[in-house]
Amino acid sequence: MTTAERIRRAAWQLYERHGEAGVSIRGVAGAVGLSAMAIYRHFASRDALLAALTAESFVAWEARVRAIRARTPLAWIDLASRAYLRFALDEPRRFEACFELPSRAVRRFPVDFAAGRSPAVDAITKQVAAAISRGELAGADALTISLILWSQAHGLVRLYRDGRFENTRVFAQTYRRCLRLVLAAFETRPRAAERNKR
Amino acid sequence: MTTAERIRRAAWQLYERHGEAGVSIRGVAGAVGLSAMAIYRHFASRDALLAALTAESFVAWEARVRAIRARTPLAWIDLASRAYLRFALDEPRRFEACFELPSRAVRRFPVDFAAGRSPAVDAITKQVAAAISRGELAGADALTISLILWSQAHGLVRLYRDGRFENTRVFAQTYRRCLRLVLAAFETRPRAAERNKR
DNA sequence: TGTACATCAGTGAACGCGCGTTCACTGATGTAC
DNA sequence: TGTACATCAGTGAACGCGCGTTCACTGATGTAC
Repeated sequence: MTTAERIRRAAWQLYERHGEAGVSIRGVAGAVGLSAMAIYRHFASRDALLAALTAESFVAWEARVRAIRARTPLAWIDLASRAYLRFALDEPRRFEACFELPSRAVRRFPVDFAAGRSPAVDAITKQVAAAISRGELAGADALTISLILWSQAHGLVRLYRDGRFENTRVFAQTYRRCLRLVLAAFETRPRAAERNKR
Repeated sequence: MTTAERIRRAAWQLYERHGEAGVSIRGVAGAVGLSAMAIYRHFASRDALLAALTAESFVAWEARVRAIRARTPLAWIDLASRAYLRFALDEPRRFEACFELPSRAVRRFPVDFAAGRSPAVDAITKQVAAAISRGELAGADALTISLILWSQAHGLVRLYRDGRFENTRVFAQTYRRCLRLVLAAFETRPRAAERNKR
């Protein structure tokens, strides 16, 4: 294991335990068993070190998305929304590093996403587009539906992380119910919940 | 103006300009023209001072909600979603103090909201319930629909604040379109966007 | 094979900074008898 | 009316802390001729 990698791991452990403020040059150096100055041999600055943690975390998130296997686009979308929930609950710090740390290389709506510059969002949009062309989703363009699903999921997770749900169980149930309802809103074959309306 | 009020105002100005980290006891004291220790005469700690700023900000948000006037529940809900957007864009620091600062007195889903302990959420839920009993909304209970609308709005604003939209104009348009679509999902008389499906 | 030089990981001390909070105090004002 | 006492806003120095980063350096290893 290279020194740079040992530094990244130690930094990540500090981040896991104490969040961004817990990652100090001195703290990381101490954990690795080096002097503070040795860190600068491998990372230009504290910010560069944090950026490395964010990059690592994106890899973890994208791996989860790549691992999704489903028979139909709609089933894939359902699994993706669960993957987001699982990521937020199983690896909250990874989630945070991906979606909450101020990052320099943020992809912007709509241009970057339309151009497919975000692997995860691009994968979702492609599946939504496939569902649309199969006649299973309708009511808006693929990018808009993706954004609605993503921001719905994101909003719920943020509320959860800010302590606005009684407990994790209630949150997970509510999350799944809400995402089902929102996805159902764009399905052409209405589900039970939708049929109740008429 | 009492000294406590002058302290709150100075603290708020620092917060506006530099965010939470910019509110230091020394900084506030300097701005008011007092010694650092004088602050402790009026606020028990830095946290207590920040809590006062959060409370102030909630008053601002709740005033916006109280000011909404509409003929029908659906129109009211539409205006409320715009009010949230306007609040986030016009007074981003107030928005942040309400919805992003770690707060001690957070209301939790579902118990606190069902019990009406959050004036703003309670107002929305009441309008949703009214629309349901008029037969204009359906598909889920009032609290769930409120939560979906709120978390949709919240998620979009967070993405915007994290720099994930090209610019404010694009964001505001997208926000309005998304909230319309989600609300339409629960409307019993489908709008144009919904009718496109069939 | 030997030598001169470059490279590179790592060190240790120090700079200059800002932080929240404690402690012991001053001095003006109000109040009870 | 005078006096003793309590209250209260505010002060100034200090404690003890941690931070990112600069500077000048050491000592081992690799490499070209």
